Amino acid sequence: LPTQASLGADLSAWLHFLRAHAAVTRELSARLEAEHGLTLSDFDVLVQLYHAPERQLRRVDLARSVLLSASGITRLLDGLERAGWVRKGTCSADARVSYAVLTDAGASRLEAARESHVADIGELFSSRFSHEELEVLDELLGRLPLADTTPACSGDDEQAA
Amino acid sequence: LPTQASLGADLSAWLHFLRAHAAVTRELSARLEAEHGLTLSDFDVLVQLYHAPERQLRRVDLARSVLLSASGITRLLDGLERAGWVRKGTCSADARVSYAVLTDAGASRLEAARESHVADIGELFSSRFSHEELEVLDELLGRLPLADTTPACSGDDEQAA
DNA sequence: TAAGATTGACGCATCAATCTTA
DNA sequence: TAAGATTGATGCGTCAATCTTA
Repeated sequence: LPTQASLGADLSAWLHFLRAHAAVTRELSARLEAEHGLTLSDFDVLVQLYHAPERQLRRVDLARSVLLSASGITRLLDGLERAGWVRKGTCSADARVSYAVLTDAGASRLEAARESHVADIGELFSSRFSHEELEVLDELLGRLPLADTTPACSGDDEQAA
Repeated sequence: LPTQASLGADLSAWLHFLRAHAAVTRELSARLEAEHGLTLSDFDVLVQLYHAPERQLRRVDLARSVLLSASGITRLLDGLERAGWVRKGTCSADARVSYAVLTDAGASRLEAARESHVADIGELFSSRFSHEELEVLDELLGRLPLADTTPACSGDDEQAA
């Protein structure tokens, strides 16, 4: 790396950010894939569904939440549906919207993957910081553009697809 | 997003990190692509070369520096070479190694792109933090696994490809 | 007209395998 | 044997276009 001084503070911090993401993400992704057959995005989606009311979310909202495009979420959910972790649900009040519903198998899958993945996150990410530093980091990162959770359709009903 | 409290501090900070990267990266990448026809990785590589001695680096070292695989750096440089921003160079002391050499056109290109890109980084990233906070962030992120710059081949010579 | 979802074509990066040179 | 570089096959995510329903 060139001397960070010559790059300016903005660029230096940004490049650190990019490299840190690439490095941590690569290793974390490799482990999660090898041990549980899940992508980082898969895991992220499963977490969102797990904590959602009735363990379901509109596909649109899910896409916004994990910052994927509409087509991206379709393709990701295709995989999770084929695996049986997620199934489709419909909204009785608006036939356009489709839900992603976490199945029991999916919930088990997440629970199984969670422990080791969180441990990996601890090892590769959190352990580099003290508890206070982690809070600071969390707060600082939280200022960057995040997804806005939009409320779901009011007449929430579900059917198997 | 589910209440962050239910996720635990480690996972919360990590997910913030992932989202922040996705959001900032997407917008930054779109602008850089539209205005200068460069990928974020392209820009990163050009910056490394620009600050390297003689504006050249071994392809291996470049790959480590920007955290790309060997094949990744080959493909990225293919594009930059086709565009004329980079050319190949050889090492007289070891015929296995190949250099990536920044051309004058490439240097101009970087200089042209740099101003607006750094401005974009400022707008989308740095401006969310005070000067002190940015330094803290830089330091914290710098603790995560980074690339290790390895010294280059001693008998450094260069030929046009 | 617009919102949600899907599909086709494409780009970027990876791994595994191969080739050349040390 | 190993290091550096490249190529083929593949995975994930995007945009643009399309379809259905509001």
